[in-house]
Parts: sequence; C-alpha cells; structure tokens
Amino acid sequence: MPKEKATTRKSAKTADKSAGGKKKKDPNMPKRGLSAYMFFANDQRDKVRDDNPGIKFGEVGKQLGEKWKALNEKQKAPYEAKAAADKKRYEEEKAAYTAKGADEDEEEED
DNA sequence: CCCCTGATTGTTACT
DNA sequence: AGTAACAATCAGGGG
Repeated sequence: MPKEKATTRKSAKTADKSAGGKKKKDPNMPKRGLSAYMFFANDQRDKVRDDNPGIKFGEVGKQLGEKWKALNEKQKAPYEAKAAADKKRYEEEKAAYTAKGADEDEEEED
C-alpha cells in the first residue's frame, strides 16, 4: 500500500525520496474528473461554515476531512456517484486524447 | 504483471 | 494569482 504522506503535490511536489520525475504531461492531457471529496466539499462547505461561523479555510478543510471519513459508504455514495459521473466525462476526454490527440492537430474555428 | 509516483480537482481566505 | 490541508483517483512508467 502507498505510504500516506502529506504530499503537497504542488510546489514542493511529493518528491522527498528518489522519485525521479518521469511522467510527461501531454499537450491534450484531459484534466481528471473531480474526486468525491470535491462534490462533498461543494455540499458540506456551506454546512461546515454554518456550523463554524467565521472559521478560516484551514479549519473548514480539516472539518470536512474528518467528517468525510465519518461518512459511511452510503453517505459517500452520492458524492462518489458524482465523482464517477465526472470521471466518465474524463474518460471521454481521455479517449479522444488517446485517440487522435496523439499527434492530430487541434483546429479551433475562430 | 504489479507497484508507485506524479499530476489534477475543488473549497475558502490570505498575501 | 498562487498557496495552504483535506481526500480521491487515475494513468503511465519502471521493476
């Protein structure tokens, strides 16, 4: 199993060990679909802020985090469902990307 | 064939 | 505009 690390993917990236940056970002790389957490945050963000009026983002994020884990599979179900729906969206982009985006030129009708 | 790592998404608030 | 913890998730490369 992967070692859960406080990876700040951005800037500091998750490189603390010999990771070796390979992976190349393709030109038409479709942005992955959102995660269940994204949808969860979208719904709870308002609730959490209402429960913790005036709290900063840091608190909200942590609250959301532990609450998210507190949810049962059925609670996450609707969020995962949306995530899956978005993922499907991504699949389409990815398919198109892997299909021709490989070298095909992008023609944008202006 | 299997594991891991990097990259990406969205929230809000601050700088 | 970018970054900060929070969690998820995928795709590809390397062993």
